[in-house]
Amino acid sequence: MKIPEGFRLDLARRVQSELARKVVESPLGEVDVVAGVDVAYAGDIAYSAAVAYSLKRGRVVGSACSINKVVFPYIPTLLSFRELMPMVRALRRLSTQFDVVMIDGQGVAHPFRLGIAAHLGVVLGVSSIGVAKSKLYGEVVGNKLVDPRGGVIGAVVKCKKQLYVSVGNRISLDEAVALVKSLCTNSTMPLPILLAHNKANEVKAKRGMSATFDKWGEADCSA
DNA sequence: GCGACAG
DNA sequence: ATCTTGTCGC
Ligand SMILES: [Mg+2]
Repeated sequence: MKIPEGFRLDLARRVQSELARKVVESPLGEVDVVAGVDVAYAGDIAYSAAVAYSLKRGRVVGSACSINKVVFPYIPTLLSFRELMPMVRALRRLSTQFDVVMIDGQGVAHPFRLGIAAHLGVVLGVSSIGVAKSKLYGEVVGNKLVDPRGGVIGAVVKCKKQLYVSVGNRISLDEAVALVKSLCTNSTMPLPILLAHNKANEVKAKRGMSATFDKWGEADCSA
């Protein structure tokens, strides 16, 4: 996958900077349903899945998926241009409502303060948390991620392995960290993301490389 | 120019 | 992320 012709990095940065101003970092309050989203790939096809997990009921209460054409390569700091649409489409197919969504990637711990979790949160107007397996930006100071330009932009959380947690949108860092810790599993990622990760791979395995895409590059995941 | 570099 | 089988350990 090559960078689309006409792509302007300066415009992309402008969009990121503008949307970053819309990020809200404040307490969310009580949380019941936590959604998780992730994407798997096979060639230039992206298989995304969203899973909703209820903390009160202690079980999965919903799930959905979407199949999309990949339209952008993986480039650090520009992950949204590759995975955001597949994630949004999987989430919109979730009939279940959720209080917050955990995403495999950075929240505001991004050079332009708009990692994919923050981007999705602002675009959909929902609460979101960024949970990454490795660091993209920031300096680790104790168990915090600090922006060289000033301010705390995330936290280092120890589940099975080290995780970098950052606010996506409409939640506090403390709440985000507490939520991730409460959902840590025997695997690297917290339960909602792990379930979404597995479902995305199941969809890829079951569907293989066959799909009919509409003019927006999406194919049926249910049929 | 060099080092860093989510998935 | 993906490419890839068996093998070691609980
Ligand atoms: Mg992922």
